[in-house]
This record gives sequence, C-alpha cells and structure tokens, in this order.
Amino acid sequence: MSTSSPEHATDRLEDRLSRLPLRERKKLRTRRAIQDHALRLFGEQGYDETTVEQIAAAAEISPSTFFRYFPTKEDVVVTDEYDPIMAQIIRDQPPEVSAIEALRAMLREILPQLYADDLEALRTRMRLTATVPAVRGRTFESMRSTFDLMSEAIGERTGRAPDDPEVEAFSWAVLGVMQAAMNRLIEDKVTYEELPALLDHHLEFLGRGCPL
Amino acid sequence: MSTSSPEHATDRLEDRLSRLPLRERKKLRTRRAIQDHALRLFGEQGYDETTVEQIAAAAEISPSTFFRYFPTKEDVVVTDEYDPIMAQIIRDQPPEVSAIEALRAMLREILPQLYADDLEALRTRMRLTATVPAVRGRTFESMRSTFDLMSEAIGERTGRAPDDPEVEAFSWAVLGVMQAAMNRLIEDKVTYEELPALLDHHLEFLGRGCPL
DNA sequence: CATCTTTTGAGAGTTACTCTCATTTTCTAG
DNA sequence: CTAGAAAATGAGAGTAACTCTCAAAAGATG
Repeated sequence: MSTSSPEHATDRLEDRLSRLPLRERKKLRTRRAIQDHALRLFGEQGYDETTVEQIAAAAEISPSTFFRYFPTKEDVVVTDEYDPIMAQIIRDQPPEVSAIEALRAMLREILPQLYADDLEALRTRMRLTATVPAVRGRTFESMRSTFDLMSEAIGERTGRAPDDPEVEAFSWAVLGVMQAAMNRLIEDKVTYEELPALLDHHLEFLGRGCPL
Repeated sequence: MSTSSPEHATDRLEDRLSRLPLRERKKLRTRRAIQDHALRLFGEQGYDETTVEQIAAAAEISPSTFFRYFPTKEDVVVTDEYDPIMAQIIRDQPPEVSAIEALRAMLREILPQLYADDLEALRTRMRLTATVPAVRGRTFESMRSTFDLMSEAIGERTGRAPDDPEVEAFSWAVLGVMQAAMNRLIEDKVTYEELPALLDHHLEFLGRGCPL
C-alpha cells in the first residue's frame, strides 16, 4: 500500500501467478495441485490412510516429483505462503506504535484475508494438525521460520539486531500465545469467528506482563 | 523437603530405583540402557547413520523391544523425567508469590540438579536437537506435555482452571521464552553456565510485558 | 531448428515402524 | 514350592516414507 510497484507483498495470492515465466507458473500450478488433492484425500480417507502414491496419482505426477515439491508428506499440510506477507505488514506499521501493537494491527489485517482465501483448506489443515502427531511435529519447524521472519521485522522496527536476546524472547513469547490460541481453536473451545478476538486479547495480556 | 514421606518428587533420580518391584526395576534399567547406548552411538557416528537395529544390538535387546520402550527413534533423544519434578516444585512455592516468580524459583532449584545429574548426556541431546530436524520436531510434542503439567500447576496456584485461557496463554508464553533461551544455547550464543541467568532474565522480561 | 538447462519418471534400495504369534520371564495362590 | 496367570520379549513378515541414480521429456535461448 505504501509502494507504487504493482507486485506488493500484500497482493492476493491469486494475482501473482500471471506475472511469472511459463516454467515457474507450471511449477506453482503443480505445487497447488499436489496440495489440493492431498488435502482433499486426507479429508476423505484420513492422513495415515492416504499414501504418497495415491496423492501423486491424483495430481497426475510421479511419486518422485511429489518429494521434489514437498520434502515430507507432513509439509503438504503445514506449508503456506503467508509468513512473508505477515512480516511485510509488521514493517508497514507506523514506527511509533509498540511491537505488540504492531502485531495486533497485523493480525487485524491478515486474518480476514486468510479466512477469505482459504477457509475450507484451513479447517482441514487445522484438524490434521490437531490429530496427526507427525504433522503436529512439523508445525514446530514452521514456527521456526515464522520466528526468523518475525524477529527480523521486529528487530528492524525497534532498531535492534534480529538476534538481540530480548527480540528473540519477545518473538518466541508471541508465538507462544498464538499457539495457545490455536490450540483452543483446535480443541473446539473457541470458534473461527472468535479466534481473532482471542488472539488480540492474548497479545494484550502478554503486553501487560501476563499477570496471574 | 516439606513432606515427611521418603518418596518425594524432588528425590534424585537415582534414589528411586531401589524402591520398585523387580519387574519395574528391570524395565527402568532396560530403558536407560537403550537411551545410554543410543546417545553414545549418536554421538560417535551421527543420528541418521545409527540404525535402530544397531541400538538394539548394543543394548542387547531385539528391535521389537526397542519400539516398546520408545515409540519413535526421536523419542530416545527427547524424553526425560524432569517434568513432574518441575511441576512439584512449582506447587511447593509459597502461594503469595506471583506465577512468574514461582517459575523463576523453580528454575533456580532444578537447573543445578539437571546439570549435576546429566550434563554430558544433556549436551548430546541438545546438539542433536539443534541439528536433526526430526528430533527438533519431536521437541514440540514434548513441549505439549510440559505445557499440560505446567498449566495444571499454575492453575492450582492461582485458583483457576488449567484450561483457563489466560493460564494457557501464560504457560505457552513461558515455554516460548524458554525456547528462546534454549535456542541461544544451541546456537552457541550463550554457554551452559550463562543459561540460568538468561532464563531468569527472560522470565523477568516476560513479567514486565516484553517492552520493546 | 539446434542445443543447453531444467524438470520429470522409473526403478531399486534403505529403514523406521506395525502386527502377529510363539516363547520366556516374573508375579501370585494354594 | 509349584501351577498357572500375566506380562515382557523375540522372531519374522509386511508396509510405506523417503533417497539416489539415470535416462527421457519439456522449456528456454540464440
């Protein structure tokens, strides 16, 4: 929103396909085909009951190709493309607001987008994350890369190094309270409609020093 | 320390062996044999290069038995017996101190114990957690059970339900800053001697609302 | 069209993990 | 002390995720 270039990080995901060379475009399409068919099959017959071979067959590729796109079967569930968008929104917040406020604003902006793009797939992914231990494990790896982007963005905003101890502590604490909120979603203690408010409350709670 | 019963949760791990029926004692010994040989082999030749078959041979059991003791190869690295001890120490803190203070006191008490018991094994486990993605993934599962025990103990102290949203947010935030500290250890940005102080500082930082 | 690069498919091999069933080892009663 | 129940172990067969290698196909480039 603050740049004049047409390829901005907050463009809807769909809008980016057309601007790529043919080869890249095909790769992206293959990637999505794999992910879509995989999630559909997982939904229909369960995660463990679906083999990579079946996914490959449904997406009309070979098993070898599957592993070129996703290093593990779990990655199909865990991977998404929102992290860089999040980081960009954090950077775009006015410099005078606190780190926590910047994050709250970011969530207010990105959650509606996330819901609009993808709600059904999101639901499946959440359900799988809740029920399949292997997938749950991989979630952590994805938290680590979210962490990297987040501490980068926070460091930039606060004029500190991304590996400043307090920046790291802050970032992990934020990921922690987000995890807490996600978990309540997964355990059906809160609905998708209520999630944004819960996240917001947790961040505010964190900013008050978690008084108990 | 506050109870007269001889089997107290804070007894050194060694002291508990003798009080068990024969069968249990043997199981515990097998379990440790597996873990010791596995960690030694991992250290000598690497994690991926060590097969379950080799571990079983070294511990003089069959591969089938290995999986009866550890559901996955990763669990050998991740599993330890300290969580219930931690929970007990939290409960033992005087009720007037805040949750954060109780945690800081707990760490001051348990870290020396941890270091004294196990430092070499601890180092190997940390190194593996740092370098082997599969192990890193499992760490998350173990954080989940730490979370359960922690929110239980915190809930009890604060007269709230263990699934109170703020208790959950608090517990995950604490696990977050702990993760931040561990990571610095793993990345050699901090030594084992400095870790307790860093953890303490992070908890205090959390209690101040992570101002940035 | 020709060639150079990148992507794909096929197939063989390894190993973590599961299941089943027979055998051995520990616990418990009479 | 012994008989029988209960629990732990071993052996072996089977599955499926992942790896590696190499040859064929498709896309970029001049």
